[in-house]
Formats: sequence, C-alpha cells, structure tokens
Amino acid sequence: MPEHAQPIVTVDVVILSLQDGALNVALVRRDHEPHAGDWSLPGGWVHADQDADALAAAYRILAAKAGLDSPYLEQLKTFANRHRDARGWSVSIAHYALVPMTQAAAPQVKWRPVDDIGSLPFDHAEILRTAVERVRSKTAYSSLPVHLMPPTFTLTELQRVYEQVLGMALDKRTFRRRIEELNLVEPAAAARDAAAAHRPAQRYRVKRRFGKELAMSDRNLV
Amino acid sequence: MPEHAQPIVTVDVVILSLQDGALNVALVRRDHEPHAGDWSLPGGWVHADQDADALAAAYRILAAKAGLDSPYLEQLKTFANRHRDARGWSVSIAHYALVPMTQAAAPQVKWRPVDDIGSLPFDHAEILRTAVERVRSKTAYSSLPVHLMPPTFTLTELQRVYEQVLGMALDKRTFRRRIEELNLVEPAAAARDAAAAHRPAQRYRVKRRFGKELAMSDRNLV
DNA sequence: ACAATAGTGTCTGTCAGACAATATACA
DNA sequence: TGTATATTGTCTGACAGACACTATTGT
Repeated sequence: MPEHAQPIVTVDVVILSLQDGALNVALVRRDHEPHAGDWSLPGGWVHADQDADALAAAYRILAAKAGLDSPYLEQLKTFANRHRDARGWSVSIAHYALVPMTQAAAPQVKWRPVDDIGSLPFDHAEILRTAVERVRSKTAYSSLPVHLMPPTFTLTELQRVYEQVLGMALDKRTFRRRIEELNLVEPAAAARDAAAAHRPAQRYRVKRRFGKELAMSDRNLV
Repeated sequence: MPEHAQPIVTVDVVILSLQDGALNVALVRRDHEPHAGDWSLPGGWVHADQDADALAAAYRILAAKAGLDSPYLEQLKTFANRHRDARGWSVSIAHYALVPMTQAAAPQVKWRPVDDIGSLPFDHAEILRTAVERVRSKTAYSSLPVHLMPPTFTLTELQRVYEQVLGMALDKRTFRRRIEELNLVEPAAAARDAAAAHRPAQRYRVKRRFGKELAMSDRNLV
C-alpha cells in the first residue's frame, strides 16, 4: 500500500444546456468550506461504497445536485495538482454533460452563459473552459449538439443550435447535406409546426441508435 | 474532509516508440504485489511531496522507471473504478508519451509491438488500447508523429512513420502538400543522405516552435 | 396575390488523389 | 548511359460554399 500521503479525489460535472439561445452552464451553491456558499460546478467525493466507477459518480452528482438526467455524459479530463485546493494535493476527475434545453433543473441550480461567467472557486473556470472547448471541437465533426435538442425538432432549429454552440453562421445547403450523410435523424410523423403564415417545417427525431452515441463525420461538418 | 473511504491514486504512462518499423510500447516488470514480476505499463503512486501535478508525476515515472525523456507527454484518460485493482476502488490517471525511435531506454525496459501484446495486469490492456487509438486519431490531423522521429529526417522517412502508425499507405503528393501547409519542418542545411546510387533526399528538422507542440490541420492529413 | 420560411437545384472554384515527368545521385 | 529514389507538375473527379429557385402555408 502507498507509503506517500494520498490525494483527495473528487468528481466535478460541467452541465451544459441551451438557455435563451446561448450555451449555459449549471452552477450550484457549495455546502461546505472552503468557498461555502459560492456558486460552483456541482461535484463531490467519490463514494467508494456506492459508485461503481467515476462515470457513475458523475451521474449520481448530476441527479442529486442538479436534479437532471443527461443523454450524453462523458469524462473530460482530470485536474490533479497540489495548488487547486488549499487543503492539499487533490484530484478532480472532471466530466461534462449535455442536457436537452427542455429539461428543467432543480430549483437550486443557476444557469449562466458560458461566455459570461464571473470567477469560480478552485480551478472551476479552467475546467469550464476546457469543457466548452471540447464541446465546440466535437460539434465541428459530430452529432454532439443533438443532445441539447428536445425530442423532436426541425432542421432549421438544429442548425441554429449548431450555430449557437459554435458561435458562427453555417450555410443551410451544406448543413442539410451533412446531416443527411450522418444518417442521424428521421422524420417524426405527423408532427408539424404550429400554424404560421409560411410553409411549415418537417419535424425530425434522432434515430434510436444515436440516443446515447455520437455520429462522427470523417470530414468537418462545417 | 471526506467522510467516505478514499480511493488509491496512481499515474500510469503508455510509452510509445517505433521499433523495427512498428509502433511499440515500453513494458517494465512490477516490483510489488499484486502481479509482482509481471510485465506492465510503468506507473506509480503520486508523490504529493515532490510532484507538482499529475503531468510531473508522469515525467518522473518516465525517467525513473524507463530512463527516457519525451518531447510529447500528455494526459490520456483516467481509469477509475472499484474493479480494476483487487485492493479496492482505485484511480489511474493514465498518460501517454511519444519517444524518438533513436532514444535508448533503460535496460529493464522491454519494447513490445502494440498490436501483439499478450495479457497485461489490471486494466493495462485497455489503457494501451485507448492510447493507441488516441495516437492514431491525432496522427490523422496533426503533426504528432514527428515526435517519433530522430533530430533530422527525410520526407519519405516521415511518410513511412505516418504509414506505420496509421497502418495504411498514403499518397506521396498529398502527404508532401499537407506537411508543407503545416509549415512544420525546415531543411537541415548541408546534411544529406549517405551516398547511394540515386538522388539523395533533403533532410529536414522540426521547426523550433513545434518542439513540444503540435501543428494541427483543419482538414484531415490523409 | 403576398409574405415568410422550408426545402431543393445547380454552378464554380478548390483540392485530394492519381499519375507522369523531371532531377540528381552513383555505378 | 542505366538505375533508383527524390521532387515537382498537372489532370480529373468530387464536393463545399454560394446563391437562386421552387414549395407550401396563412393572410
């Protein structure tokens, strides 16, 4: 067994969703010192007796601290050094989760735009930056943003979400060609937009096999 | 402080190099139980008193257990669950390192082709698989494999290394166009190939600013 | 018919891959 | 000159981006 003092191990989760047309992160108030009462990323100790692995711990934290479920949760990176927590050498196995924009969080959660965050405790600002970079990078060549969508959506709505995540305009023709190549969505029968003074859009849903997976493109989507 | 039993934290390093024209991994014999005497990935406890962060621990392990230095060492993924080590819930912050094919390892190191590994202790086979996947993936759109090269090399040699890492043939014209676009290498003056009955190749070296960095392409290299 | 958004057709410049032509060593 | 590898030129099919045209709804 180890001869050296062992580090503290925690799991933190960057929960991302769309609110008011912008990528937002879920923050919660810290229960304990240090930084008690400050808004921070939800996180917690590994519960060795109940968490099978780090991913399970992240799902537990997502549910317990934010009241959310996620169709896409994965490990981001591990932040481990002697400076990030004044209590000593500590390890945060950081994860990130995408949550559909229609899902309601627990009342203690505050959503904040990822590009307009004040300061966060520990190295949570760096963890958030890393998560947003990862999401933007994956968005460019995969179906990642569909996990931010409601159960059915139009292609125009999906394109808006890609644009909001990437922060840039996309060409309609190219975007639709790519989505078709990914073989990602199928028409959601009979459900059409509410009446409006223009042609209604076809609504789509993500094909079942991409429920928890990603469709990857070998070339860039945008 | 934590109310729950804390996991064990280790750092493991997947050290990759080219040997005999194939991607190889460095294995060492384990000192201690469990699996004492078995060949495994080099790893060890975090030394909270001397390692500033996980990356520093990986560099320490690279030097101390394999006698190597690496121009490219980064975090891979963290393997954390209750099953990987019979002693209990444990965390391995896994890293991977590329080492130039000309660098000699310590005598206790055994190089093994990554596609022909027997069984490895713990989940080291899975860690190795993940590392090789990552390297192949990054090779497709970045300059990663230059860190396997000796100080100077020809473009043909560089192409062979890309091909050996990816396991597929590349088109010469396309490859050279991409490398030029990356603005990655510069001619190594006056150093030309040994005499041979054909035109000698220009030798190149990696530009200084890519010594520890990667050049990324926005499209695929291959 | 008009307005507004959805959806599709198509042109054009760019470029990856293929392949050929030229260059430069030594024998 | 012949052989072998290096290096560069160039053709062609594919396709991303641009843009316009058609489709479909309510007013």
